[in-house]
Amino acid sequence: VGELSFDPIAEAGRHWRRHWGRSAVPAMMAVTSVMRAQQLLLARLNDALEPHGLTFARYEALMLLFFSRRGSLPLGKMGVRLQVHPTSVTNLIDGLEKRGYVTRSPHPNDRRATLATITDAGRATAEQATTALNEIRFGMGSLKAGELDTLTGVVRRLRIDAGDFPDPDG
Amino acid sequence: VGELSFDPIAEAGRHWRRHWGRSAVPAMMAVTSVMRAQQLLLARLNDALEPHGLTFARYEALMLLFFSRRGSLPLGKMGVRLQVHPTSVTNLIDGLEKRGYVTRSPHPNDRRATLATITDAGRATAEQATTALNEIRFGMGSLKAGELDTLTGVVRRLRIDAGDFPDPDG
DNA sequence: GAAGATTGATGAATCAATCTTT
DNA sequence: AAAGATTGATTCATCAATCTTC
Repeated sequence: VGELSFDPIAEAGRHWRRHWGRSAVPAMMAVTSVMRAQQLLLARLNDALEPHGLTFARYEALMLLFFSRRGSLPLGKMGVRLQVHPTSVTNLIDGLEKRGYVTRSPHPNDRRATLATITDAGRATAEQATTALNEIRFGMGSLKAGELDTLTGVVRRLRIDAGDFPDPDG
Repeated sequence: VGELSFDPIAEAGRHWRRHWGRSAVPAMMAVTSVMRAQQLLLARLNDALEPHGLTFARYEALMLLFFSRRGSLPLGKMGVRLQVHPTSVTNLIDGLEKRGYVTRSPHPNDRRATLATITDAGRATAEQATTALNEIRFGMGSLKAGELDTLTGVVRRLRIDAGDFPDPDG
């Protein structure tokens, strides 16, 4: 992937305005920005996590168990929390189990369900990986806390709007 | 993917603060927000584009040709503009070509290079797909123009910071 | 019948290796 | 040797279908 000598998003905005007027421009630029930001951030996070045998998706699943009360959760519950499909949970847990960060066990009360439990090695890796992410400021570069909160706030509006979770002020 | 009864990002923020103090919390929440926003937006955009035989990635490639001066670009140049790897450009153009939106032709001056050219059908689809995206406000829901610009602005800082393009205020 | 999880198949994205042209 | 593009292999995510248990 080569170097760019101008802002491609601003450039696209100019083209857009010329062809379709100004009304759609802010939304189009915002979407493109989010897509590009995600691409940049994911690459940085995965680079930092790779030495620990993790991808960002696996890291999120591991942290969910790390913070859970008993260190274990049913796979279905993890899917809802992470907002991914059941198949993805199976794959994520497969990856974590293969590396010894998690074990599978049958659910004591519901024999349909499977429980994922974080191991000691998983806890140690979770701590180390978090340190690694902190060292790169989660990929957010030189952005100040205020800017980060702004970002989180705007996206929160978007998520409520999508029915991601009920509006607490609603 | 089921329903959630609280904000999982805010919840994660509380756990984080308890274990690692407050310094990392804003960055962690911002990253998670961007990831979730991208997931939501991409799903909406792809739903709207699917009737037109497009994914968002293919849409971006098609619009790049749509706005290009001659309606054609070398594949390498497209990769730099879209910030994707050469293999991805090959795959994207394969998809667009299969649907008759683009044709391949040899570069007149450089026999190593391939030129992608948008067809009339491609131009018509580009217009229709853009109308479809406008109708859903590019997936940005009820966000106001000011909020969209805020989002674009913060991400712009992040992108400059990543060396995505040179800082114009340098 | 519905919930929970897994398997096998498909689509998208990157990587390494290859081939041609410069 | 380096640039431009493609092929084949790997990874990841989702989808449809299946199997067990509720």
